[in-house]
Amino acid sequence: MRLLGQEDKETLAMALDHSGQRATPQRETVFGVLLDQRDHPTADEVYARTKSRMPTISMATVYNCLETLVSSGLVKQVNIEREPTRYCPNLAPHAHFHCRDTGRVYDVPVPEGMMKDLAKVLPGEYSADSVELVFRGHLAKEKTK
Amino acid sequence: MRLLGQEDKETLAMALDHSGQRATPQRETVFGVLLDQRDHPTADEVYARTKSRMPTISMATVYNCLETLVSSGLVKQVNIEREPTRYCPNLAPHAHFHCRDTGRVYDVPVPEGMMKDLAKVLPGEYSADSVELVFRGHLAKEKTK
DNA sequence: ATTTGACTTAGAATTATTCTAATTCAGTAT
DNA sequence: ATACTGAATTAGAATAATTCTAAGTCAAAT
Ligand SMILES: [Mn+2]
Ligand SMILES: [Mn+2]
Ligand SMILES: [Zn+2]
Ligand SMILES: [Zn+2]
Repeated sequence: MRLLGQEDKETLAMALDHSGQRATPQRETVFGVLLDQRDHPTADEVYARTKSRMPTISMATVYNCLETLVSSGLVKQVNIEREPTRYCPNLAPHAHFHCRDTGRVYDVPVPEGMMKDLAKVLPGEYSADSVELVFRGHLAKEKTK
Repeated sequence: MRLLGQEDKETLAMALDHSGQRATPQRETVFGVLLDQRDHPTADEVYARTKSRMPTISMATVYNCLETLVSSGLVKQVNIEREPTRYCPNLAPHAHFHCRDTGRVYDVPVPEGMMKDLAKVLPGEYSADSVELVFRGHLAKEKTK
């Protein structure tokens, strides 16, 4: 467990302020949880991890904080097939890989500009502001843990 | 409303048989509903449309039929952001466009082989058996109905 | 110090989907 | 033809992630 660094705290404060919201201990802790372990946790998992750092936090607050972070643009929601929503603090354009064996979700870096280029397949009348690319399959040798 | 053509019925029977399941009036009707109006309906919508052709069908059966069709490979599920699952009988590799204004989902044809090529961004240890590409944004002039 | 509105919280409500258990049905065996 | 068997259908209950509600807490601003 590592607390939010000064830099991350700045980023958070800026982004929250920019979207008219306040920095709070709960929001900082939840954000720290996401930055600390980038395995695309669900709200439940975020709750468990946050609770170990801030035992009084509630599930409702975790949902509220996650929503706040998403609306401020610092965190992205990742939805995979009806499963509980996962949360990803990786702001770089990237794809996701969903392992059918373990259910884990991995970030997949993509070449600079590729995500944007994908939108070129769209006919003229469509204008996309987000592009989502998800692979599903298996890992050769599963990362243990 | 148009009933299942002989050709579609064959396709259905083959695919069901291949996955060890039977062709039934309910399954044929649900499949027909999907083929008839390719707007990625939700289970609720499929239920309403099917009910008008077969008033005695139940919601449970619609879910069962949809699951059967998916498991037989004739229909794909399309999940967009926590919304109810949608169903798509378009078997060609294609992308989806989700309109933020109307919530409607459109098929987007992609160049031959492109979906497969996307998997080339994956590091060696990943092996993908499915690739999903979803755009989100707006349509210049919304298709009226 | 008071006020104000944002934030947090526990628990209730919602809702798409899945499950359960009881029929109905179609095909096969007798 | 009749009986048997497992698959398919059905109504309704159960589930579970998320959202909502309403009451309390808190911190900045007056
Ligand atoms: Mn795996
Ligand atoms: Mn639109
Ligand atoms: Zn990610
Ligand atoms: Zn489609």
